[in-house]
Amino acid sequence: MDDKNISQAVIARLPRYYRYLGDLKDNGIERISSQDLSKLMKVTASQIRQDFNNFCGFGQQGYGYNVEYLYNEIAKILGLNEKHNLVIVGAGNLGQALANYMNFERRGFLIKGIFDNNPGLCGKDVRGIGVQHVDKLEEFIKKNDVDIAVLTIPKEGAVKTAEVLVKCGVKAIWNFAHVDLNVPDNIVVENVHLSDSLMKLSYGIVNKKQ
Amino acid sequence: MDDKNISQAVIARLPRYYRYLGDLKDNGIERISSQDLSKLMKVTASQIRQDFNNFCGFGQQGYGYNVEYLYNEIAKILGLNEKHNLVIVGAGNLGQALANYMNFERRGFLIKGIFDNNPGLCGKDVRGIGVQHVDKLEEFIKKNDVDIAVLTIPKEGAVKTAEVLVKCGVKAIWNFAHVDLNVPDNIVVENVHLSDSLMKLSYGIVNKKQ
DNA sequence: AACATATTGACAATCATTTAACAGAATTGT
DNA sequence: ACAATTCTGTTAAATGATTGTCAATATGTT
Repeated sequence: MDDKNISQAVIARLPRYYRYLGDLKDNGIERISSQDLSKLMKVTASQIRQDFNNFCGFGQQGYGYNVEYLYNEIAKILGLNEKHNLVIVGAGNLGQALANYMNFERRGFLIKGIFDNNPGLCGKDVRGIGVQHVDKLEEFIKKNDVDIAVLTIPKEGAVKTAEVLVKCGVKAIWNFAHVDLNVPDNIVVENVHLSDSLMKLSYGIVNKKQ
Repeated sequence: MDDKNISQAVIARLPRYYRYLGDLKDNGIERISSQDLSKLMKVTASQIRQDFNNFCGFGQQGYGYNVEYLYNEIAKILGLNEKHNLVIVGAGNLGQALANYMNFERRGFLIKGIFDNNPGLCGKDVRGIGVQHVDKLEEFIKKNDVDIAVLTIPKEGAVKTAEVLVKCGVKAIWNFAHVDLNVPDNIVVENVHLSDSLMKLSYGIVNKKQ
């Protein structure tokens, strides 16, 4: 992997490319040009070519890009060819909703355990997985080779819990708590701040061009 | 409102400022300089000043920014001083989780109705709100002055449903379906593509600096 | 009241991203 | 087999975002 420093803007666009290429593949399309893809996705063809070239040229002059090949290459770049074990920390509504959402499993994100600090929830079954008490988190993570923790607890305990997770050895935290975590540089944090998103939407309504 | 064109990058940062200012306010802090805020939030002081200046100068030389005033001004910019009525379309796990999450209501986002096309779910009670069949969506939206629809249905029906919602007169769609909606320019769409987020996280793990 | 200090707003400089342009390679059609 | 066409990869230009600097202005101190 020539792992220079690819800009975050490019990385953030890859999942969308991946989605469109998957659709094309499912429709039996074998090849596509940057121009046609640009029309489909409503971005410039130049950006598409520029983006893919960060990963040393998947296309061919006069032909375009092979859909299936490109699809698979992007999967590799995104690490979707590897399996990831994950635990959900926080078995509230959101935690349970994520656990019940099957599609992540199909992409290789395997839910190994669900944890909560509320004894009332422990033992409850969520899609065949029993909710355990957070006391057992550390042992479980080590034993089950977990690399991703999904943090779906209220913001009050999130920073502390994140620190525990890091100590247990997780490599990445998918953070749904509405707070900035404080973890070492080598830990990957991906934030999903739903209320931020809703506020942006609200801004859009109020400041509509019309 | 001098409503020039403020960059999306700035808007995207406002909710985070708002969160930090709220915390400061709750801790009884009355004023803060861009420098102190920069240390707290780990962004440059220059960016903070630049950002706030898009909205014509909330600060004062030699003093800094008044926390409460700034907090309230950002709320206004984000439209949080206005109430928004919303409906949730899709009463699956995610739809129910969002309905159960009280905090949005505190910010003025009032859940007026929940809809699903599955007759089996209709009548089910979610936090005091009965799930209705989508047939009743149009009438309900008009009668209840709904301006935001939360779209939590599988991607297959999402594009069609979004078109219906637009016809019914919603101003904005908070889209959790994993597909790009096709709506007129004056309709605000805020996407929350959870699998995209998870893929970015996966990229981070695989291409870790370490 | 005068001086030292703090701190913004504005502008300039740097850095990053996006778009445009085009040479050159592969494909297609005749 | 040759010419016309289609496209990419690459380089250059344009645009946009972030950071650094500093004069101007307020506050705080003596």
